Amino acid sequence: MAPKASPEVERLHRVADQLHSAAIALLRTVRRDDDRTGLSPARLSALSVVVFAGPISPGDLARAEQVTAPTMSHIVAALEREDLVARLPDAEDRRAQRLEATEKGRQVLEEGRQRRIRLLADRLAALTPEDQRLLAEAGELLLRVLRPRS
Amino acid sequence: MAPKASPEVERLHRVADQLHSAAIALLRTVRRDDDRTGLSPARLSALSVVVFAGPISPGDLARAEQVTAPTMSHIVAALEREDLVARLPDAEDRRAQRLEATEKGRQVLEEGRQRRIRLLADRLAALTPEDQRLLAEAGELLLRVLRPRS
DNA sequence: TTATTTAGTTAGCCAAGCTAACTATAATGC
DNA sequence: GCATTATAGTTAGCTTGGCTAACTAAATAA
Repeated sequence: MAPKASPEVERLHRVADQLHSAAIALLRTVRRDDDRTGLSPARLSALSVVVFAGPISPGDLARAEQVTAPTMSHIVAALEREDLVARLPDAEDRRAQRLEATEKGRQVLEEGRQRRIRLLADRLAALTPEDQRLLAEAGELLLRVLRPRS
Repeated sequence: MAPKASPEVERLHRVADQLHSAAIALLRTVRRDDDRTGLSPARLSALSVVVFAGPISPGDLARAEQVTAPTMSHIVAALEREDLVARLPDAEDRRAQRLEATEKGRQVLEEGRQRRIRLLADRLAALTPEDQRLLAEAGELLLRVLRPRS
């Protein structure tokens, strides 16, 4: 049995637990119409990284998505086949590639993202302006503390 | 082209966008060691619903996980094979079943959950107590506004 | 009491995940 | 320079997760 944690640690864990549940609920809510993009969750997620973090190598993309290189290799092949991303040679390393979203890729992603945002915004509309401001602040804080090393 | 949205709607969409990104970043962070549960994401997620919302029927579980009944059927079969959930007959409907987590199922899930919570709490520890309180409040608000109809 | 609906499974397919093994290029060591 | 080792990416072959279609069995409605 682990030793009893300090009250501060316990409090922090309660906060973490609540945020964790909230994040799960949030993504469950927003992904409801994702199939209208015509893309599977894995492809949609990979495409969004290419759009927002690209140009990016297949290897870095695999690490970002927490999957192995072979898995990403066939997701990228599918995205390329559907003309959603393009492969460019790496100028300095002939083994490497750079992936960039095509115009179509950006468009498909953006439409899906807008649907998600709208679904979420509809729920947030039920809150008071102060509560909405509080959530805006919370989002900022979270991004700041999660982005760096993750 | 869609008509220009009102400033309030635009603000709400910005908040939604930020929360959406934060939720994605949060779950990317916490799931890093999930493989130590020995369960795939699909099974782990289904098990967590059984633990927290059980007893539950396979059909309701499929709806909660946003997958089809056949898909859930074989996830449940796997969870049962590994003695993580048990099937009980439904007293009032002999077609139906009720799924309950076993002691082992609860334990496996709880250990994984604790790992996730710790990963997140570690990040939150970098924030001031006021910011931590703000996040606690935000988590509460979000759960309140997302739980109902989703 | 027949017809329809509902709960769940089975079959058969493709995508998504893995490890192992491969090709090709880059970097290192001598 | 040349051999070794390391790195980027793919291919092969397997399991799991997702789907639709088709089925069985029980419940409900006509």
